[in-house]
Order: sequence, then C-alpha cells, then structure tokens
Amino acid sequence: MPGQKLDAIDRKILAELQRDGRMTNVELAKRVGISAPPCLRRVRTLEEAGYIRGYHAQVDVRALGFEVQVFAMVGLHSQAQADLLEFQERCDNWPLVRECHMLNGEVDFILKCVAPDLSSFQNFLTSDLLGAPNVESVKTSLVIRTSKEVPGIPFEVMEDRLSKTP
Amino acid sequence: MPGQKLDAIDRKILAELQRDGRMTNVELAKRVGISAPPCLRRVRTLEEAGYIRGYHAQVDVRALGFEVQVFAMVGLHSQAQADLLEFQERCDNWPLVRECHMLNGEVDFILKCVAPDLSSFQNFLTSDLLGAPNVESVKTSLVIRTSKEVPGIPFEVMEDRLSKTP
DNA sequence: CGTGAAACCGTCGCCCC
DNA sequence: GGGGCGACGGTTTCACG
Repeated sequence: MPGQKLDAIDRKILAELQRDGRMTNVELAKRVGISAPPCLRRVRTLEEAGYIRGYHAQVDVRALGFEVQVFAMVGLHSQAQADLLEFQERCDNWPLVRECHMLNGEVDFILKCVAPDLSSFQNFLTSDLLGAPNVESVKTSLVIRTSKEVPGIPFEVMEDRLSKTP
Repeated sequence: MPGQKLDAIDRKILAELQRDGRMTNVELAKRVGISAPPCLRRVRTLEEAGYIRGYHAQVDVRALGFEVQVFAMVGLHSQAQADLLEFQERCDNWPLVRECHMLNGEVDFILKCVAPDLSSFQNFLTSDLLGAPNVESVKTSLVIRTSKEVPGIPFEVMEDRLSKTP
C-alpha cells in the first residue's frame, strides 16, 4: 500500500467522491470518462486498499445543538510509549473528543472537542480531562467561528506536482 | 433553522448517515423503522434545512502522498473586522489549508494544513502564510500521528441530554 | 406515512482490446 | 491487465390513498 499506484482515473474518482460521497456510480463513471462497471471495480479496489476510509454525512454541528467547539492543547507528565497510548485510549472513549492528534514540540496532544454548551464542556474539562492520570496541563481555545472546513486533501495540488515530476 | 424541530427518527437518520454516508435509502429506512419513501423525504428535508451540509468520502491523507499535517496558530496585528475577513478569504484560497477556525484568547486563528512533504509546507509557511499582510506570528506543530478522527457530533450525548430534559 | 409502479441504478457474466 | 455490453434484481422516486 505505497504511494502512487494510482492512475489519473483513480485520482479523479477519489476527488469526485471526496467532493460528493453520495454520487451514484453511473454519474461518477460519466465524470471520470469510463463506463459504470470498471468504475465500480475501481471504487471497490480503492476502498479495499484503504485509500477510501469511509463515507460520512457532514452535519451542521451548531444547528444540532453543539454550540461549543474547543481546541484543547494537552501536555502530559510522561511521554513514555505506554502512557501516550493510555491517553489516546482515554480520548477514544470520550465522545466529546472528535479528534486526537499527537504533536511534536512543547504540547503533546491537540484535541478537537464539541459540547452542547459551555457548562457541559467545563464539566468534561475539569472532571474528565484534567482529572485523567498523567495530564499535566490543558490549554483551551474556544472556536468563535469556522470559516473553512474542507475534508481530505487538495487534489489540485496533487495533480500539480504529478505534472511537474512524473 | 432553529434548534430541535427534529424528532427521534430524524436524529436517527442523521446518526446513521454520519456513520455511513453511502447507505442506500432502503437500508436507512429499515434501520430507522419506516418505509423508504418517507425516509427519503426526511433526508431531503434535512439537507434543505442545512442539517446535512454534504457527503464526503474520507480519504487516507497519508496514503495519497500528503505525509505532513500541521496545526498553525496564527496571531494577527489587527483584529478589526475587515482584517479578520481578509485573512479568512486568504485561507480560503490556500489549498493546503483545510480548516480555518477563529479562536478566542491570545491566538487569533488555528489552521489545519496538509502538505506532501516538509519542504512544500515550509515553502507555504514562509512564502504564503508569513508573507501575508497583517500576520504577526505563526506557531506550527507537526502532527506525529492521529489516533482519533470522527466527524460531526456524538449522537449518544445528544440523546442522553434529550432524555434528561425533554 | 404506506403502497404500488416506473425509471433508474448496482452488479454480474461474458466478450473484447 | 482493464474497459465495454447486456441483463437481472434491487433501489430511487413518483403519484395516490
């Protein structure tokens, strides 16, 4: 499962499905310029190879009553492998944590969290996150507004660099 | 477009489509316990009301050759409304920037960026981001690994609190 | 919201290059 | 190896009760 065993049609398929994950296969086939059966075979192959990890409806977080979004920068006391893993598993089990990224530098993790309101986030912060073992420090930043939120990768950039160094 | 004009079936539909955005309508209808036609009508309504903002394939960023992911914390000189908007528009036009969130506190924006490799990110950082007008400071953190990445909201939490305060 | 019908789509087998 | 053609069964999407 290396880098570029993908041809131009595969990349177009991925770009189209990233843009509209509910597109029918015939529509997709039309857009990438082949007929439906080979198009579907390619999609299945891309799924099985792990290039496509899933399909998700993008819901409006705020409209559904989750008005608070927070980035939490977490520092740990110990960065031993076992302790990092333990913290990650803890994050897995916190539904308010939607993303957990391990970082380089002074901060160890950044978490993207959602909550219905400030008090339920504060409750999560003080009871769960700050109460977890090995957590040294947490700095939180409230999201005031999100002006851009596009998933995945910019396929234009991918095509650009493929055309420069083929 | 208010808060909870959604009944239990609508919420189940949203939860299922968030989990699997390519589910067929008949499968979805079966899962939420109604027949296909009203189910499709509900989905269309949810889309038009903005609760569903789109459907996207979740691609494997690293497997597609974007091996570098970075969070960039940006401070601006001026936080005047026009200057904030100007910076947001600039982020819109940078394909390597996938998310742009305005924050409270000392940092003004957090950007989630992707890049094929470190040097192309460094190039973006020095030429584009640090070269943009009104940008005072940028602190970057490389993502070492992502251990959790789930989209949207935790519907369990939503149901929990609806059952407590109906 | 459910039923039925018509059009469309996903999917398979086969043939072709 | 991958792409196209044709056909069957399931699905989407009407109009109507």
